[in-house]
This record gives sequence, structure tokens and C-alpha cells, in this order.
Amino acid sequence: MNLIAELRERNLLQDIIPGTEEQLLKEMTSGYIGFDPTADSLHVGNLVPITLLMRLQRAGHKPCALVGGATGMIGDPSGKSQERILLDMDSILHNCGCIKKQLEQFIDFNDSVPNAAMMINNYDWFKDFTFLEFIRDIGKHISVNYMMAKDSVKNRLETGMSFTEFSYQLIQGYDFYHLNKTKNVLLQMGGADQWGNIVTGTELIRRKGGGDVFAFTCKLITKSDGSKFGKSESGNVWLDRDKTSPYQFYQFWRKMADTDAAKMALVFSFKPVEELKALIAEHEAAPHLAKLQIALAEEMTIMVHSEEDLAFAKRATEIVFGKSADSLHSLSEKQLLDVVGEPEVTGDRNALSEGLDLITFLAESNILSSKGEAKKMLQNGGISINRQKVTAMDFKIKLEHLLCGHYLLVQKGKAKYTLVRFG
RNA sequence: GGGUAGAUGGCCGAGUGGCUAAAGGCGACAGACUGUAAAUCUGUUCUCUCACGAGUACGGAGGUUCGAAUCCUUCUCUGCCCA
Repeated sequence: MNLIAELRERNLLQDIIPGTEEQLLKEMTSGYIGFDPTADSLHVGNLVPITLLMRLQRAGHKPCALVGGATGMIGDPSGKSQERILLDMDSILHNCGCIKKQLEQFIDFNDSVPNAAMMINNYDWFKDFTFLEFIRDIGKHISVNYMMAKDSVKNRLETGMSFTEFSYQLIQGYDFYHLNKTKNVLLQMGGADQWGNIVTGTELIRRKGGGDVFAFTCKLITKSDGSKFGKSESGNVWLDRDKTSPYQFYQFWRKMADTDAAKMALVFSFKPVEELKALIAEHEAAPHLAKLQIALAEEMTIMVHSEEDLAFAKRATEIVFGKSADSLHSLSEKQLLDVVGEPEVTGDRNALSEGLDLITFLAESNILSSKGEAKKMLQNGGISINRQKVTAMDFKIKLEHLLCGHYLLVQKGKAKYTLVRFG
């Protein structure tokens, strides 16, 4: 399989060092991508480099996931308009651990295959590297003029940049050199914003007398409306199920704009390009069916979570968005819990006999942050109880509202729900 | 080290003694329309309060004043120019 040709077909390829395609066709090649430990979970934006590693492995090559314990301490200025706050050592180590664990589920580390994946942390080779050694052995090979010409630096010349961030490209460049020398890694991949850092690495390898190395970058994922990919209503969409539930994760893909769906499907889906093109054609003919979004949401939810999580997400979607409101009332207790999940909030059943004030309850149960907010949401028509919109400001929750005698489904807006159990 | 410009709500940005919880924009949240789309329109957007209202808040600290985001002192940080 020709990886590069496939990426090109998926409109993913941005820059490529000449000879890369030939190298990948010639023999099994080790290629790496770095992940920044900026948070304790990866998010959907990281799925692009993750799928690159997966595609690399599926094409018969050896993927290498680098967790940036060292580079994370410095802060990559690429694409950033401002100096960043440094993370403390404890968080970096913690984040590295979390990210490693997540990466493990995507690529095959089983040594029985010749192209088993590797996981490495650049902190391991930087922790004992002294500053003097570094600037003498490495810094000497790269001129300041060369470093200044990089976009990541040039863009910051006006607004300022610390020496720390300025030196970032050398640190990442050294990674490539080190991996090339010690693990025979010949390829570095990354997002388009990484090109400058990658090239510093290849330059360093060249000047230190190494052999040919290769690299390519992927187009940065952009949405048609210009907003950042991977952000949704409540911030980042994480891969960690405790931060973004499988239902929310499924919804993120399901709600993707029509104009973005075709592009995203090509980027993220592992379905053959031919199949995707057929789906895209279908999607364009009948966009209101959202077939493309659903197909992608299904594939991604299985990839990141599981078949069971997908089934759950789809059932929840049916209840939350389904046309008939009374289907909710016909469910048995088991079906209800199966479909919307375990209750996240509990309430006092005794308070219901004379009616529990909804505004007070929403605020006190922390479903909404305050009575003021609850009142505003209610006024706006943004609150539904058991799929029934509530507009009365003095609405009282009573025993007869409960589903299966115990439960109340509270919705804020359309897609967000909380299941409450009384008694 | 010298000079100079600046720091305002999630972001951008107006405001240069009371009419300022602070214009406008973006973003975000919700509603209508729809297809859980886009575009459009409407409402909300410091905190608490059903509301009246109260409390915090224009980089930090102190001061002038009946009254300060606005004036003064000082500190911190940032840009630019000179050394």
C-alpha cells in the first residue's frame, strides 16, 4: 500500500521531503510523531497524528509515538502568538503517563509483529543532558539566523519570545537526531505547523553527518466557518470518557456541519477512499439524512471507545432527539437506565409530595449553577423535563412526573441531559 | 542602565473624575426556523437574588476626592527606541 499516495488522495499531505515516498515503498521504515503533554488526555485534534501512526503501521511500517516530557517543559511556539505558561514538572509527568496509556489502544505494540510500535519519552535522553553539552554539541551546528527564519520565530519577533521557546526547535530537532542515531528512525511526521521544527531536525542530522532522513506534514484541519476543529459547546472534545462521555463524543461527530463532513471523513475514516467517495456523493444528494456524519460518528466512537459505547450513544440519541416524547414513558426501568445511563444526580423523594420547586432544585442539585441561571434558562425555554418543555417559572416537580416511579430526565437545550433519581 | 508606549470582562477593543457593571465586535449559552446542518432572526452572557437590590471588578499596593477604570505615588509585567 502506498501511504503517501493515499494521504494525497485524502487531501492530507502538506509538505514532504523528496524521496520520502520512494523510501516508504522500498522497505519497512520507522517513523515518529511527537505528542505534547499539555493536558492529562488527548483530544480529537490529536486524532490526526494518531491516525497517521495507525496508517503508517497498516502500511507495514514501524510507528513510534514520542511523548514530549522534555519538549513539554519548554513549550512549542509553533502556531502560538504568545508566550505560554510553563507547566510544573509534576503535571507534565502525570500528563505523560495519561497520554501514553491512551496511545496504547491505537497502535499495536505486540513484539510478535516485525513492525511493532514503540513508545518513547524524550525526557529520558534530555534529563541528563547538560546545558553546556547541549549548546556545545548541538547548538554549534545550527545558526541563529537559520532559527530566526522559521515562521514560529518570525511571527513572534514583534510581540516577543523568551529564549526558552526560541530554543524549542533545537530540542525537537535533537529528538529526531537522537532517534535516527539510536533507533534508526528515518521519518518524522506531524502537523503542518511542525514543518519548521522537523526541518531543523533533518538539518541537524545532515550537519552531524547522518544519512538521508525523511519527513512529511499533514494539512492542519480547519472548519469551514473558521473556528477551531475539536472544540465544541463545552470546550475540548477529549478522548478520555470521564471528560467527554461516549455519548458526547458521538454527538460531536454526529453534529458536524455538512460543509465539513466530506473533508473530515477523508481525514479520519479508515474506510477506503472509494467507499468514502460514494458516501460523500450520497451525502451531497441528501444532506438532511446526515449519513456521512453518522457513519463517521460510528467509526470514530468505536475506534476511541467501543461497540457497546456506540450502541449506548445511539440509544441515548434516539431518546433525546427521537420524534415521539412518550416513548420515554413506555420504557421499563432497565431500559431507561440502559438508554440514558446511570443517574448522575439524586434528589429527595419526600420533597416531591407537596411539589419541589424546579428552579430551586436545578440550582441546588448543581445541574445549573444558580437560581439566577435556572430562571434565565427557563425564561428562554431551554429546560425540558422528560422531553416536555417547561416554561412555567413556578413549576413544581411532583411524584407523578417520575419515570418508573423514580427518575426524572432533565434536559438543558436539546442535546444535554441529566438523569435524576428520586429515592 | 536611559527614553517611551502600554496592561480594561473568555478574547479583541472603546472609555480619560459622577449619566459606567463599563459602548461595540467576536466567542459562548439558549430560543425560533430546519435536518441535532448552514444562513438568518431573538434573548442571555461578573457573582448572588423571583424581583427590589446587594457584592465584587478595569495589572498589584497606597493616596487625592463627597465620588476614581479615569488624577497622583509606587511596584510588577510587556512592547518599541537608545546604550
